[in-house]
Amino acid sequence: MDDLSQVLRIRREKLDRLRERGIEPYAYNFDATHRSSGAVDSFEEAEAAGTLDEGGHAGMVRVGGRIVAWRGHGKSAFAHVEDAGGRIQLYFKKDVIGEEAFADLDLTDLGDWIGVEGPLFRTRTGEVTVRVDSWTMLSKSLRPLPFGKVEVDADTGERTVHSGFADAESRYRQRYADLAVHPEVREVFRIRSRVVTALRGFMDGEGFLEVETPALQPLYGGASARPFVTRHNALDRTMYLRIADELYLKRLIVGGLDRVYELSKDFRNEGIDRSHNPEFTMLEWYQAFSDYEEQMDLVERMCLHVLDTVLDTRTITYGGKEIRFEAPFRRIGLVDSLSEALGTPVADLSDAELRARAKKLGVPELEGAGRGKLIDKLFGELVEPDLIQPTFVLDHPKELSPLAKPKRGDPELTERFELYIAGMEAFNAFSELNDPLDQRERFEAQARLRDAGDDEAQTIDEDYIRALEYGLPPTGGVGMGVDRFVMLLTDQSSIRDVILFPTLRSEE
RNA sequence: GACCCGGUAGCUCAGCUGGUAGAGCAACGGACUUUUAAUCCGUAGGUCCUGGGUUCGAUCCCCAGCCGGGUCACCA
Repeated sequence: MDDLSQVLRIRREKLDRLRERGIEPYAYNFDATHRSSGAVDSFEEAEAAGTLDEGGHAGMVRVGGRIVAWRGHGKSAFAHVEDAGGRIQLYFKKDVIGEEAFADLDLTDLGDWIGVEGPLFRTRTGEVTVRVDSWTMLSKSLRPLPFGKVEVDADTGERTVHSGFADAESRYRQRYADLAVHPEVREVFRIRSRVVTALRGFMDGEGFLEVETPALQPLYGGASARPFVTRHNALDRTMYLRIADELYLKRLIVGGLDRVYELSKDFRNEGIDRSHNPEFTMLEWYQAFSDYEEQMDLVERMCLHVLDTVLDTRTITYGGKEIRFEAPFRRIGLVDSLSEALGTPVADLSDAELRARAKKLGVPELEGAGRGKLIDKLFGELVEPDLIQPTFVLDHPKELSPLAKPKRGDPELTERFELYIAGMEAFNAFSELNDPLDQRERFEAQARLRDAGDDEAQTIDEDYIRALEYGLPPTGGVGMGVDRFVMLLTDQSSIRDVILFPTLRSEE
Protein backbone atom coordinates (compact mmCIF):
# COMPACT_ATOMS: atom_id res chain seq x y z
CA MET A 1 0.00 0.00 0.00
CA ASP A 2 3.00 2.26 0.52
CA ASP A 3 3.61 2.33 -3.19
CA LEU A 4 0.13 3.65 -3.90
CA SER A 5 -0.23 7.29 -4.69
CA GLN A 6 -1.64 9.48 -1.97
CA VAL A 7 -5.14 9.64 -3.42
CA LEU A 8 -5.41 5.86 -3.72
CA ARG A 9 -3.94 5.22 -0.28
CA ILE A 10 -6.40 7.53 1.45
CA ARG A 11 -9.34 5.75 -0.14
CA ARG A 12 -8.00 2.36 1.01
CA GLU A 13 -7.76 3.78 4.51
CA LYS A 14 -11.38 4.94 4.32
CA LEU A 15 -12.37 1.45 3.19
CA ASP A 16 -10.73 0.00 6.30
CA ARG A 17 -12.39 2.56 8.52
CA LEU A 18 -15.81 1.76 7.05
CA ARG A 19 -15.34 -1.90 7.96
CA GLU A 20 -14.10 -0.95 11.43
CA ARG A 21 -17.35 0.95 11.92
CA GLY A 22 -19.36 -2.07 10.84
CA ILE A 23 -20.31 -0.66 7.44
CA GLU A 24 -20.03 -3.09 4.53
CA PRO A 25 -18.49 -1.08 1.66
CA TYR A 26 -19.75 -3.43 -1.06
CA ALA A 27 -23.47 -4.09 -0.86
CA TYR A 28 -25.41 -6.87 -2.57
CA ASN A 29 -28.39 -4.88 -3.79
CA PHE A 30 -30.39 -1.74 -3.37
CA ASP A 31 -34.14 -1.43 -3.64
CA ALA A 32 -34.58 1.92 -5.39
CA THR A 33 -38.09 3.29 -5.82
CA HIS A 34 -37.15 5.70 -8.59
CA ARG A 35 -34.43 6.69 -10.97
CA SER A 36 -33.33 10.27 -10.34
CA SER A 37 -35.39 11.68 -13.19
CA GLY A 38 -38.46 9.75 -12.06
CA ALA A 39 -38.05 11.05 -8.53
CA VAL A 40 -37.96 14.64 -9.77
CA ASP A 41 -41.03 13.96 -11.91
CA SER A 42 -42.89 12.53 -8.94
CA PHE A 43 -42.13 15.65 -6.90
CA GLU A 44 -43.31 17.96 -9.65
CA GLU A 45 -46.51 15.97 -10.01
CA ALA A 46 -47.18 16.22 -6.27
CA GLU A 47 -46.37 19.91 -6.38
CA ALA A 48 -48.78 20.47 -9.26
CA ALA A 49 -51.47 18.43 -7.51
CA GLY A 50 -50.95 20.46 -4.33
CA THR A 51 -50.25 17.41 -2.19
CA LEU A 52 -47.01 18.61 -0.57
CA ASP A 53 -46.95 18.71 3.24
CA GLU A 54 -46.56 21.97 5.23
CA GLY A 55 -42.78 21.68 5.01
CA GLY A 56 -43.03 21.45 1.21
CA HIS A 57 -42.10 17.78 1.16
CA ALA A 58 -43.40 15.18 -1.22
CA GLY A 59 -43.38 11.45 -0.52
CA MET A 60 -40.41 9.28 0.32
CA VAL A 61 -38.09 8.03 -2.38
CA ARG A 62 -35.16 5.68 -2.44
CA VAL A 63 -32.55 6.55 -5.06
CA GLY A 64 -29.21 4.93 -5.76
CA GLY A 65 -26.41 6.59 -7.63
CA ARG A 66 -22.80 7.57 -7.93
CA ILE A 67 -21.68 10.65 -6.00
CA VAL A 68 -20.59 13.17 -8.63
CA ALA A 69 -20.47 16.40 -6.65
CA TRP A 70 -20.11 17.28 -2.97
CA ARG A 71 -20.48 20.56 -1.10
CA GLY A 72 -19.96 20.27 2.63
CA HIS A 73 -21.22 22.92 5.04
CA GLY A 74 -20.15 21.76 8.47
CA LYS A 75 -23.32 20.33 9.91
CA SER A 76 -24.96 19.81 6.53
CA ALA A 77 -23.92 18.90 3.03
CA PHE A 78 -25.22 19.01 -0.50
CA ALA A 79 -24.31 16.35 -3.01
CA HIS A 80 -25.37 15.21 -6.44
CA VAL A 81 -25.69 11.59 -7.32
CA GLU A 82 -26.03 10.37 -10.86
CA ASP A 83 -27.84 7.31 -12.12
CA ALA A 84 -29.11 6.24 -15.53
CA GLY A 85 -31.86 8.84 -15.27
CA GLY A 86 -29.52 11.76 -14.70
CA ARG A 87 -28.54 13.73 -11.60
CA ILE A 88 -30.40 14.53 -8.45
CA GLN A 89 -29.35 16.68 -5.53
CA LEU A 90 -29.14 15.30 -2.00
CA TYR A 91 -29.29 17.33 1.19
CA PHE A 92 -27.71 15.78 4.27
CA LYS A 93 -28.50 17.41 7.61
CA LYS A 94 -26.80 16.32 10.80
CA ASP A 95 -29.88 16.68 12.98
CA VAL A 96 -31.95 14.70 10.45
CA ILE A 97 -29.71 11.70 9.81
CA GLY A 98 -28.06 11.67 13.24
CA GLU A 99 -24.57 12.27 14.50
CA GLU A 100 -23.12 8.89 13.59
CA ALA A 101 -24.51 8.63 10.04
CA PHE A 102 -23.40 12.18 9.43
CA ALA A 103 -19.89 11.44 10.67
CA ASP A 104 -19.75 8.38 8.40
CA LEU A 105 -20.19 10.71 5.42
CA ASP A 106 -16.53 11.61 5.96
CA LEU A 107 -15.74 8.19 4.58
CA THR A 108 -17.47 8.84 1.26
CA ASP A 109 -15.76 10.16 -1.83
CA LEU A 110 -16.72 11.36 -5.28
CA GLY A 111 -17.30 8.21 -7.29
CA ASP A 112 -18.82 6.14 -4.48
CA TRP A 113 -22.15 4.47 -5.13
CA ILE A 114 -24.63 5.18 -2.38
CA GLY A 115 -28.31 4.66 -1.77
CA VAL A 116 -30.42 7.26 0.02
CA GLU A 117 -33.93 7.44 1.39
CA GLY A 118 -35.93 10.53 2.22
CA PRO A 119 -38.65 12.93 1.17
CA LEU A 120 -38.32 15.31 -1.76
CA PHE A 121 -38.41 19.08 -1.44
CA ARG A 122 -37.43 22.15 -3.41
CA THR A 123 -34.46 24.16 -2.13
CA ARG A 124 -34.35 27.92 -1.84
CA THR A 125 -32.70 28.03 -5.25
CA GLY A 126 -35.45 25.88 -6.70
CA GLU A 127 -33.79 22.53 -7.19
CA VAL A 128 -35.75 19.39 -6.44
CA THR A 129 -33.72 17.60 -3.78
CA VAL A 130 -33.84 14.51 -1.59
CA ARG A 131 -33.70 15.45 2.10
CA VAL A 132 -31.80 12.39 3.16
CA ASP A 133 -33.16 10.51 6.18
CA SER A 134 -30.72 7.63 5.84
CA TRP A 135 -28.01 6.50 3.48
CA THR A 136 -26.14 3.29 2.73
CA MET A 137 -22.82 2.66 1.07
CA LEU A 138 -23.32 0.54 -2.07
CA SER A 139 -19.79 0.48 -3.42
CA LYS A 140 -16.68 2.25 -2.23
CA SER A 141 -14.66 3.75 -5.07
CA LEU A 142 -10.95 3.26 -4.55
CA ARG A 143 -9.81 5.24 -7.58
CA PRO A 144 -10.86 8.84 -8.23
CA LEU A 145 -12.87 9.37 -11.39
CA PRO A 146 -11.77 12.41 -13.36
CA PHE A 147 -14.91 14.44 -12.81
CA GLY A 148 -14.90 17.94 -14.15
CA LYS A 149 -16.93 20.56 -12.37
CA VAL A 150 -20.10 21.31 -14.22
CA GLU A 151 -21.19 24.92 -14.38
CA VAL A 152 -24.73 25.51 -15.56
CA ASP A 153 -25.59 28.98 -16.73
CA ALA A 154 -28.79 29.94 -14.92
CA ASP A 155 -30.15 31.90 -17.87
CA THR A 156 -29.17 29.80 -20.87
CA GLY A 157 -28.93 26.40 -19.20
CA GLU A 158 -25.60 26.01 -20.97
CA ARG A 159 -23.27 23.43 -19.43
CA THR A 160 -19.59 24.20 -19.06
CA VAL A 161 -17.29 21.47 -17.77
CA HIS A 162 -14.17 22.69 -16.01
CA SER A 163 -10.97 20.64 -16.09
CA GLY A 164 -12.69 17.45 -17.14
CA PHE A 165 -11.39 14.25 -18.70
CA ALA A 166 -9.92 15.16 -22.05
CA ASP A 167 -7.02 12.83 -22.80
CA ALA A 168 -8.21 10.86 -25.82
CA GLU A 169 -6.01 7.88 -25.11
CA SER A 170 -7.21 7.48 -21.53
CA ARG A 171 -10.80 7.96 -22.58
CA TYR A 172 -10.59 5.11 -25.10
CA ARG A 173 -8.54 2.78 -22.91
CA GLN A 174 -10.70 3.42 -19.86
CA ARG A 175 -14.04 3.77 -21.56
CA TYR A 176 -15.69 2.92 -18.23
CA ALA A 177 -14.27 6.14 -16.78
CA ASP A 178 -15.14 8.09 -19.91
CA LEU A 179 -18.73 6.89 -19.69
CA ALA A 180 -18.86 7.47 -15.94
CA VAL A 181 -17.97 11.14 -16.20
CA HIS A 182 -19.48 12.02 -19.59
CA PRO A 183 -23.27 11.76 -19.85
CA GLU A 184 -22.98 12.88 -23.47
CA VAL A 185 -20.81 9.85 -24.28
CA ARG A 186 -23.42 7.59 -22.70
CA GLU A 187 -26.00 9.30 -24.89
CA VAL A 188 -24.03 8.53 -28.07
CA PHE A 189 -24.14 4.84 -27.24
CA ARG A 190 -27.82 4.98 -26.34
CA ILE A 191 -28.46 6.44 -29.77
CA ARG A 192 -26.30 3.74 -31.31
CA SER A 193 -28.42 1.10 -29.63
CA ARG A 194 -31.62 2.73 -30.84
CA VAL A 195 -30.25 2.92 -34.39
CA VAL A 196 -29.52 -0.82 -34.35
CA THR A 197 -32.97 -1.53 -32.96
CA ALA A 198 -34.54 0.67 -35.66
CA LEU A 199 -32.56 -1.06 -38.40
CA ARG A 200 -33.73 -4.47 -37.22
CA GLY A 201 -37.28 -3.23 -36.95
CA PHE A 202 -37.13 -1.90 -40.49
CA MET A 203 -35.69 -5.09 -41.98
CA ASP A 204 -38.14 -7.27 -40.08
CA GLY A 205 -40.99 -5.05 -41.23
CA GLU A 206 -39.89 -5.48 -44.83
CA GLY A 207 -40.14 -9.24 -44.48
CA PHE A 208 -36.43 -9.99 -44.17
CA LEU A 209 -35.17 -12.91 -42.13
CA GLU A 210 -32.30 -12.23 -39.73
CA VAL A 211 -29.64 -14.92 -40.11
CA GLU A 212 -26.20 -15.71 -38.75
CA THR A 213 -23.40 -16.86 -41.02
CA PRO A 214 -19.85 -17.85 -40.09
CA ALA A 215 -17.48 -15.26 -38.73
CA LEU A 216 -14.77 -17.93 -38.75
CA GLN A 217 -14.29 -18.95 -42.34
CA PRO A 218 -12.10 -21.38 -44.28
CA LEU A 219 -11.91 -18.82 -47.09
CA TYR A 220 -12.70 -15.13 -46.93
CA GLY A 221 -14.38 -13.05 -49.61
CA GLY A 222 -17.05 -10.57 -50.52
CA ALA A 223 -14.81 -7.52 -50.29
CA SER A 224 -11.31 -6.40 -51.11
CA ALA A 225 -9.40 -6.38 -47.89
CA ARG A 226 -6.72 -8.26 -46.04
CA PRO A 227 -8.09 -10.68 -43.45
CA PHE A 228 -7.15 -11.67 -39.92
CA VAL A 229 -5.66 -15.15 -40.10
CA THR A 230 -6.02 -17.69 -37.33
CA ARG A 231 -5.76 -21.40 -36.85
CA HIS A 232 -8.14 -24.13 -35.84
CA ASN A 233 -6.14 -26.71 -33.90
CA ALA A 234 -8.43 -29.73 -34.15
CA LEU A 235 -9.00 -29.27 -37.86
CA ASP A 236 -5.34 -28.39 -38.25
CA ARG A 237 -6.06 -25.68 -40.73
CA THR A 238 -5.88 -21.97 -41.35
CA MET A 239 -9.09 -20.02 -40.79
CA TYR A 240 -9.97 -16.40 -41.47
CA LEU A 241 -12.20 -13.90 -39.75
CA ARG A 242 -14.79 -12.68 -42.21
CA ILE A 243 -14.20 -9.46 -44.11
CA ALA A 244 -17.81 -9.45 -45.37
CA ASP A 245 -20.98 -11.51 -45.07
CA GLU A 246 -21.85 -11.26 -48.75
CA LEU A 247 -21.00 -14.67 -50.19
CA TYR A 248 -22.69 -16.62 -47.41
CA LEU A 249 -25.83 -14.51 -47.55
CA LYS A 250 -26.16 -15.01 -51.31
CA ARG A 251 -25.78 -18.76 -50.77
CA LEU A 252 -28.91 -18.45 -48.64
CA ILE A 253 -30.76 -16.75 -51.50
CA VAL A 254 -29.74 -19.74 -53.65
CA GLY A 255 -31.24 -21.90 -50.92
CA GLY A 256 -34.57 -20.15 -51.19
CA LEU A 257 -34.47 -17.83 -48.16
CA ASP A 258 -35.50 -15.00 -50.40
CA ARG A 259 -34.94 -12.02 -48.09
CA VAL A 260 -32.13 -12.24 -45.58
CA TYR A 261 -30.10 -9.83 -43.51
CA GLU A 262 -27.25 -10.06 -41.08
CA LEU A 263 -26.06 -7.47 -38.61
CA SER A 264 -22.61 -8.41 -37.49
CA LYS A 265 -18.98 -7.63 -36.92
CA ASP A 266 -16.62 -7.85 -39.86
CA PHE A 267 -12.85 -7.77 -39.52
CA ARG A 268 -10.35 -6.16 -41.86
CA ASN A 269 -6.66 -6.25 -41.26
CA GLU A 270 -6.02 -2.71 -42.45
CA GLY A 271 -4.97 0.64 -41.07
CA ILE A 272 -6.81 2.44 -38.31
CA ASP A 273 -8.06 5.98 -38.75
CA ARG A 274 -11.05 8.18 -38.11
CA SER A 275 -13.34 6.09 -40.29
CA HIS A 276 -11.75 2.65 -39.97
CA ASN A 277 -11.58 0.24 -37.05
CA PRO A 278 -10.29 -3.31 -37.59
CA GLU A 279 -13.57 -4.73 -36.34
CA PHE A 280 -16.69 -2.89 -37.34
CA THR A 281 -20.39 -3.48 -37.69
CA MET A 282 -22.03 -4.17 -41.02
CA LEU A 283 -25.62 -4.61 -41.97
CA GLU A 284 -25.96 -6.57 -45.19
CA TRP A 285 -29.15 -7.65 -46.85
CA TYR A 286 -30.14 -9.50 -50.02
CA GLN A 287 -33.50 -9.53 -51.70
CA ALA A 288 -34.47 -11.99 -54.43
CA PHE A 289 -36.08 -10.72 -57.64
CA SER A 290 -34.74 -7.25 -56.89
CA ASP A 291 -32.12 -5.05 -58.51
CA TYR A 292 -30.13 -2.02 -57.44
CA GLU A 293 -32.81 0.42 -58.56
CA GLU A 294 -35.30 -1.03 -56.12
CA GLN A 295 -32.62 -1.16 -53.41
CA MET A 296 -32.06 2.58 -53.73
CA ASP A 297 -35.69 3.09 -52.80
CA LEU A 298 -35.31 0.68 -49.90
CA VAL A 299 -32.20 2.50 -48.64
CA GLU A 300 -34.02 5.81 -48.78
CA ARG A 301 -36.92 4.42 -46.79
CA MET A 302 -34.53 2.86 -44.30
CA CYS A 303 -32.66 6.12 -43.71
CA LEU A 304 -35.89 8.00 -43.17
CA HIS A 305 -37.25 5.29 -40.87
CA VAL A 306 -34.16 5.40 -38.67
CA LEU A 307 -34.08 9.21 -38.58
CA ASP A 308 -37.77 9.42 -37.74
CA THR A 309 -37.57 6.70 -35.10
CA VAL A 310 -34.34 7.67 -33.39
CA LEU A 311 -34.00 11.44 -33.84
CA ASP A 312 -37.49 12.48 -34.92
CA THR A 313 -35.99 14.77 -37.55
CA ARG A 314 -34.86 14.44 -41.15
CA THR A 315 -32.27 17.19 -40.90
CA ILE A 316 -29.03 16.57 -39.06
CA THR A 317 -25.86 18.56 -38.49
CA TYR A 318 -22.59 16.83 -39.16
CA GLY A 319 -19.31 18.66 -38.64
CA GLY A 320 -21.15 21.97 -38.82
CA LYS A 321 -22.87 21.08 -42.10
CA GLU A 322 -26.59 20.73 -42.36
CA ILE A 323 -27.63 17.51 -44.04
CA ARG A 324 -31.18 17.07 -45.24
CA PHE A 325 -32.65 13.67 -45.98
CA GLU A 326 -35.36 14.13 -48.55
CA ALA A 327 -36.33 11.28 -50.82
CA PRO A 328 -35.50 10.82 -53.56
CA PHE A 329 -31.83 11.35 -52.81
CA ARG A 330 -29.72 12.84 -55.57
CA ARG A 331 -28.45 10.26 -58.08
CA ILE A 332 -25.37 10.78 -60.23
CA GLY A 333 -23.48 8.46 -62.54
CA LEU A 334 -19.92 7.90 -61.44
CA VAL A 335 -18.57 8.26 -64.97
CA ASP A 336 -21.05 10.97 -65.99
CA SER A 337 -20.22 13.16 -63.01
CA LEU A 338 -16.53 12.65 -63.63
CA SER A 339 -16.94 13.63 -67.29
CA GLU A 340 -18.60 16.78 -66.14
CA ALA A 341 -15.85 17.53 -63.64
CA LEU A 342 -13.18 16.90 -66.25
CA GLY A 343 -14.97 18.92 -68.91
CA THR A 344 -14.44 16.05 -71.34
CA PRO A 345 -16.38 12.80 -71.72
CA VAL A 346 -14.39 10.06 -69.97
CA ALA A 347 -15.08 7.83 -72.98
CA ASP A 348 -13.05 10.22 -75.15
CA LEU A 349 -10.00 9.97 -72.91
CA SER A 350 -7.39 7.24 -73.26
CA ASP A 351 -5.93 5.48 -70.24
CA ALA A 352 -2.78 7.54 -70.73
CA GLU A 353 -4.77 10.77 -70.72
CA LEU A 354 -6.64 9.74 -67.58
CA ARG A 355 -3.35 8.86 -65.95
CA ALA A 356 -1.94 12.26 -66.90
CA ARG A 357 -4.96 14.03 -65.42
CA ALA A 358 -4.61 12.07 -62.19
CA LYS A 359 -0.91 12.78 -62.01
CA LYS A 360 -1.60 16.48 -62.48
CA LEU A 361 -3.93 16.34 -59.46
CA GLY A 362 -1.16 14.81 -57.40
CA VAL A 363 -2.70 11.36 -57.06
CA PRO A 364 0.12 9.04 -55.92
CA GLU A 365 0.77 5.36 -56.62
CA LEU A 366 -0.73 5.12 -60.07
CA GLU A 367 1.66 2.41 -61.22
CA GLY A 368 -0.22 -0.54 -62.60
CA ALA A 369 -3.58 1.13 -62.07
CA GLY A 370 -6.09 0.04 -64.70
CA ARG A 371 -8.71 2.23 -66.29
CA GLY A 372 -11.26 1.48 -63.59
CA LYS A 373 -8.86 2.42 -60.83
CA LEU A 374 -7.92 5.65 -62.62
CA ILE A 375 -11.56 6.60 -62.98
CA ASP A 376 -12.17 5.81 -59.33
CA LYS A 377 -9.19 7.88 -58.21
CA LEU A 378 -10.20 10.87 -60.32
CA PHE A 379 -13.74 10.60 -59.01
CA GLY A 380 -12.42 10.54 -55.45
CA GLU A 381 -10.37 13.62 -56.16
CA LEU A 382 -12.84 15.71 -58.19
CA VAL A 383 -16.37 14.70 -57.26
CA GLU A 384 -16.45 12.92 -53.91
CA PRO A 385 -15.54 15.89 -51.68
CA ASP A 386 -18.73 17.66 -52.75
CA LEU A 387 -21.07 14.78 -51.88
CA ILE A 388 -22.34 16.28 -48.64
CA GLN A 389 -26.07 15.82 -49.10
CA PRO A 390 -27.14 12.17 -49.46
CA THR A 391 -26.13 11.17 -52.98
CA PHE A 392 -26.27 7.86 -54.80
CA VAL A 393 -23.23 7.36 -57.00
CA LEU A 394 -24.11 4.88 -59.73
CA ASP A 395 -22.52 2.40 -62.09
CA HIS A 396 -18.92 1.71 -61.16
CA PRO A 397 -16.36 0.28 -63.58
CA LYS A 398 -16.45 -3.51 -63.83
CA GLU A 399 -12.84 -3.91 -62.71
CA LEU A 400 -13.73 -2.52 -59.30
CA SER A 401 -16.86 -4.59 -58.78
CA PRO A 402 -16.24 -8.31 -59.24
CA LEU A 403 -19.54 -9.32 -57.61
CA ALA A 404 -21.86 -6.94 -59.48
CA LYS A 405 -23.88 -7.55 -62.64
CA PRO A 406 -22.87 -5.73 -65.81
CA LYS A 407 -24.92 -2.61 -66.42
CA ARG A 408 -27.75 -2.99 -68.85
CA GLY A 409 -26.59 -1.25 -72.05
CA ASP A 410 -22.99 -0.68 -70.92
CA PRO A 411 -21.07 -3.87 -70.15
CA GLU A 412 -17.94 -1.97 -69.08
CA LEU A 413 -19.88 -0.70 -66.09
CA THR A 414 -21.77 -2.52 -63.37
CA GLU A 415 -25.11 -1.98 -61.70
CA ARG A 416 -23.83 -0.69 -58.44
CA PHE A 417 -24.39 2.25 -56.15
CA GLU A 418 -22.71 3.80 -53.19
CA LEU A 419 -24.58 6.23 -51.00
CA TYR A 420 -22.43 9.12 -49.83
CA ILE A 421 -23.48 11.25 -46.90
CA ALA A 422 -21.28 14.07 -45.62
CA GLY A 423 -18.54 12.85 -47.96
CA MET A 424 -18.58 9.42 -46.32
CA GLU A 425 -19.46 6.18 -48.05
CA ALA A 426 -22.24 4.73 -45.93
CA PHE A 427 -23.90 2.15 -48.20
CA ASN A 428 -22.71 -0.01 -51.08
CA ALA A 429 -25.00 -2.12 -53.25
CA PHE A 430 -25.25 -4.13 -56.45
CA SER A 431 -27.54 -5.91 -58.71
CA GLU A 432 -25.83 -9.15 -57.71
CA LEU A 433 -23.89 -11.05 -60.33
CA ASN A 434 -25.78 -14.34 -60.75
CA ASP A 435 -24.11 -15.73 -63.89
CA PRO A 436 -21.77 -18.41 -62.57
CA LEU A 437 -19.57 -18.41 -65.65
CA ASP A 438 -19.15 -14.64 -65.59
CA GLN A 439 -18.49 -14.87 -61.84
CA ARG A 440 -15.72 -17.38 -62.45
CA GLU A 441 -14.13 -15.05 -64.98
CA ARG A 442 -14.32 -12.15 -62.54
CA PHE A 443 -12.71 -14.23 -59.82
CA GLU A 444 -10.00 -15.28 -62.23
CA ALA A 445 -9.33 -11.63 -63.09
CA GLN A 446 -9.03 -10.98 -59.37
CA ALA A 447 -6.65 -13.91 -59.04
CA ARG A 448 -4.44 -12.35 -61.73
CA LEU A 449 -4.42 -9.12 -59.72
CA ARG A 450 -3.39 -11.16 -56.69
CA ASP A 451 -0.59 -12.80 -58.61
CA ALA A 452 0.50 -9.33 -59.68
CA GLY A 453 0.91 -8.46 -56.01
CA ASP A 454 -2.48 -7.03 -55.00
CA ASP A 455 -2.98 -8.80 -51.67
CA GLU A 456 -6.44 -7.31 -51.30
CA ALA A 457 -7.81 -8.81 -54.50
CA GLN A 458 -10.45 -11.46 -53.95
CA THR A 459 -9.81 -15.16 -53.95
CA ILE A 460 -11.62 -17.77 -56.05
CA ASP A 461 -14.35 -19.35 -53.98
CA GLU A 462 -15.22 -22.62 -55.76
CA ASP A 463 -17.98 -23.45 -53.33
CA TYR A 464 -19.62 -20.09 -54.01
CA ILE A 465 -19.48 -20.72 -57.75
CA ARG A 466 -21.03 -24.14 -57.15
CA ALA A 467 -23.88 -22.41 -55.33
CA LEU A 468 -24.35 -19.99 -58.26
CA GLU A 469 -24.45 -22.96 -60.61
CA TYR A 470 -27.52 -24.23 -58.76
CA GLY A 471 -29.12 -20.88 -59.55
CA LEU A 472 -29.13 -17.49 -57.83
CA PRO A 473 -32.28 -15.60 -58.78
CA PRO A 474 -31.91 -11.95 -59.70
CA THR A 475 -30.97 -10.32 -56.40
CA GLY A 476 -30.37 -6.88 -55.05
CA GLY A 477 -27.89 -6.65 -52.18
CA VAL A 478 -26.76 -3.84 -49.92
CA GLY A 479 -24.04 -3.42 -47.33
CA MET A 480 -24.22 -0.67 -44.77
CA GLY A 481 -21.50 0.63 -42.47
CA VAL A 482 -23.42 0.86 -39.22
CA ASP A 483 -20.65 2.63 -37.33
CA ARG A 484 -20.40 5.35 -39.95
CA PHE A 485 -24.13 5.82 -39.99
CA VAL A 486 -24.08 6.24 -36.21
CA MET A 487 -21.26 8.79 -36.61
CA LEU A 488 -23.56 10.83 -38.84
CA LEU A 489 -26.50 10.67 -36.47
CA THR A 490 -24.44 11.55 -33.41
CA ASP A 491 -22.17 14.12 -35.10
CA GLN A 492 -18.98 12.28 -34.14
CA SER A 493 -15.91 12.83 -36.30
CA SER A 494 -14.16 9.58 -35.36
CA ILE A 495 -15.36 6.00 -35.58
CA ARG A 496 -13.66 5.47 -32.22
CA ASP A 497 -16.29 7.69 -30.69
CA VAL A 498 -19.10 5.35 -31.71
CA ILE A 499 -17.32 2.10 -30.79
CA LEU A 500 -17.29 1.41 -27.07
CA PHE A 501 -13.88 -0.23 -27.02
CA PRO A 502 -12.00 0.80 -30.18
CA THR A 503 -8.90 -1.12 -31.18
CA LEU A 504 -5.73 0.35 -29.65
CA ARG A 505 -2.16 -0.78 -29.33
CA SER A 506 -1.32 -2.63 -26.16
CA GLU A 507 -0.64 -0.42 -23.18
CA GLU A 508 2.58 -2.11 -22.10
C1' G B 1 3.81 3.33 -43.84
C1' A B 2 5.33 9.01 -44.18
C1' C B 3 5.09 13.71 -41.92
C1' C B 4 3.42 17.10 -37.94
C1' C B 5 1.90 17.64 -32.76
C1' G B 6 1.70 15.71 -27.88
C1' G B 7 3.04 12.47 -23.18
C1' U B 8 4.82 16.86 -16.32
C1' A B 9 0.51 15.49 -9.41
C1' G B 10 -5.71 11.47 -9.53
C1' C B 11 -7.67 15.20 -13.65
C1' U B 12 -6.82 19.82 -16.76
C1' C B 13 -2.58 22.33 -17.84
C1' A B 14 1.93 25.96 -17.13
C1' G B 15 7.18 25.49 -16.77
C1' C B 16 11.83 31.36 -19.74
C1' U B 17 18.69 31.07 -22.98
C1' G B 18 19.70 23.83 -19.36
C1' G B 19 20.34 24.90 -12.56
C1' U B 20 16.06 18.06 -10.48
C1' A B 21 9.07 21.53 -10.91
C1' G B 22 4.10 25.07 -10.29
C1' A B 23 -1.34 26.48 -10.66
C1' G B 24 -6.64 25.23 -10.72
C1' C B 25 -9.77 21.17 -9.63
C1' A B 26 -9.77 16.57 -6.76
C1' A B 27 -7.51 14.92 -1.85
C1' C B 28 -6.18 15.84 3.51
C1' G B 29 -6.83 19.13 8.31
C1' G B 30 -9.87 23.30 10.14
C1' A B 31 -14.44 26.91 9.86
C1' C B 32 -19.36 26.89 7.93
C1' U B 33 -27.12 23.65 8.91
C1' U B 34 -30.46 25.84 1.72
C1' U B 35 -25.41 25.07 -1.44
C1' U B 36 -24.75 24.18 -6.62
C1' A B 37 -17.65 25.59 -10.56
C1' A B 38 -20.11 26.75 -2.76
C1' U B 39 -16.74 29.94 0.11
C1' C B 40 -12.53 30.94 3.54
C1' C B 41 -7.66 29.35 6.12
C1' G B 42 -3.90 25.66 6.09
C1' U B 43 -1.38 20.87 4.34
C1' A B 44 0.30 17.03 1.47
C1' G B 45 0.92 14.96 -3.20
C1' G B 46 5.85 13.93 -8.84
C1' U B 47 9.40 7.28 -12.41
C1' C B 48 8.57 15.22 -15.68
C1' C B 49 6.61 8.24 -21.10
C1' U B 50 11.18 4.73 -21.52
C1' G B 51 16.42 3.96 -22.69
C1' G B 52 20.85 6.06 -24.27
C1' G B 53 23.93 10.55 -25.38
C1' U B 54 25.89 15.71 -24.70
C1' U B 55 26.89 18.55 -20.15
C1' C B 56 29.66 20.11 -13.86
C1' G B 57 24.28 19.64 -14.17
C1' A B 58 18.71 17.54 -18.59
C1' U B 59 11.43 18.02 -17.77
C1' C B 60 14.18 21.30 -21.23
C1' C B 61 19.22 19.90 -26.13
C1' C B 62 20.47 15.29 -29.40
C1' C B 63 19.46 9.98 -30.82
C1' A B 64 16.45 5.61 -30.50
C1' G B 65 12.02 3.48 -28.85
C1' C B 66 6.85 3.18 -26.75
C1' C B 67 1.88 5.25 -26.63
C1' G B 68 -1.79 8.71 -28.41
C1' G B 69 -3.86 12.63 -31.68
C1' G B 70 -3.90 14.95 -36.57
C1' U B 71 -2.78 15.04 -41.92
C1' C B 72 -1.61 12.11 -46.08
C1' A B 73 -1.24 7.21 -48.20
C1' C B 74 -3.79 2.46 -47.87
C1' C B 75 -8.85 0.68 -46.95
C1' A B 76 -12.99 -0.44 -54.60
